[in-house]
Amino acid sequence: MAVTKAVRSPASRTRTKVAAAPQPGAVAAADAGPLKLGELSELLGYVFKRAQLRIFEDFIRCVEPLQLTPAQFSVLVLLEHNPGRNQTEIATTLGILRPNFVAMLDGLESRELCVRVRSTQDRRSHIVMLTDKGRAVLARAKRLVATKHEARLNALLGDDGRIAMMAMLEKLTKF
Amino acid sequence: MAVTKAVRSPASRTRTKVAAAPQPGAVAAADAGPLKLGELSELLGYVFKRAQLRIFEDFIRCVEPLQLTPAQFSVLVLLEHNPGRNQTEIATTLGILRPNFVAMLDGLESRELCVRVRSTQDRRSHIVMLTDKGRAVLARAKRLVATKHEARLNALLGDDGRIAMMAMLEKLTKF
DNA sequence: CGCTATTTGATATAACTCATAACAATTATG
DNA sequence: CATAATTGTTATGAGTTATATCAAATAGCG
Repeated sequence: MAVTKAVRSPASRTRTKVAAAPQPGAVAAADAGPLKLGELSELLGYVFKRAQLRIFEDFIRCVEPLQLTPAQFSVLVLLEHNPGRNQTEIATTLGILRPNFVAMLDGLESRELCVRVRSTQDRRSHIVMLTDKGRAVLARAKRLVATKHEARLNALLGDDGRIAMMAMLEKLTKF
Repeated sequence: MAVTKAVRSPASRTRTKVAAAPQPGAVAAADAGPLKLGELSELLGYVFKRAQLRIFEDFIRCVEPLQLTPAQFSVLVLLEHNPGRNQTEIATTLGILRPNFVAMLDGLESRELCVRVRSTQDRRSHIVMLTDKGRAVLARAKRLVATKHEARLNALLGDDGRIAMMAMLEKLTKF
């Protein structure tokens, strides 16, 4: 759907040299003004994607002092709630493929937010656990998310709106 | 937020060799069962992203006989509603950066769905126009989207649900 | 027990998306 | 006219997502 970040106004260059007696076979350019989205503006997926990018953008901005991406944040949250789990379990729960999770964990571990420890029960697995620093950063991140990011979304949608939204999102996720 | 495609159940390997007298400093692995999402399940952005991926997945499947990605579809729709516009205008309206739009147009043009024509008014610009084939493919795509993809979403959300959803998405997009 | 199959973390790699810099041709502007 | 800006393009880099493969370790079974 080609939905990326901003939709800055389309260059709208000032055109003066209009209508110079259109030659046969000439290709006339359209004049200024914003373009029409057509059926895109009613396509749920299109509008949905735009909104999603906007939400993540805001998340990143709100958590910016802690330098955590949404993905990294989700890993830390999962580690906090699931002590003693290994890489594969954490990764697949978040929909991350195991090979891709390696570099991601490397990043978090090099920042001392978590550690890998070989399991004594299954020496293949690495148990991933939060460090104290990781726990502290996560606590601060959660506060930022709650007071800045989620607060803004709540203000936009209203309490009942948010509830309705979450209910619909659940339906969309499980079909 | 680490939200990718599926969330296939996390490997849940059968563990038998449990509790072998936990040594001092031993690292015990947690037992089976699905992991807890913690505050992720209430994080709008997390649930939102999952739903978004699901929607695009369905879009691609519905339009699969025509081999059109959401991004390509959005370009064709825009071309239909905005004849005489150049590459930059089309691209930026969709939030696509001009350099990235080149390869994308190459793809569509090589499939003869659209053509670039030098503007007679500004010989720097390429006017992008749908071909007859492009118009035909787009028409078929729109029918598939309406009767399969959007129909399914409507059935899930209900007519009023869909309206409420679109209204909230608009709010989210413009803050 | 011993052999095979499976699992785990890891590496390499490919495709795709997203972003920036720079360039030639062309046009706008002072 | 000289300089600046715009257009399409190329090159390139970062980031994400996906697959195949590997060594180490474990499971399963005759």
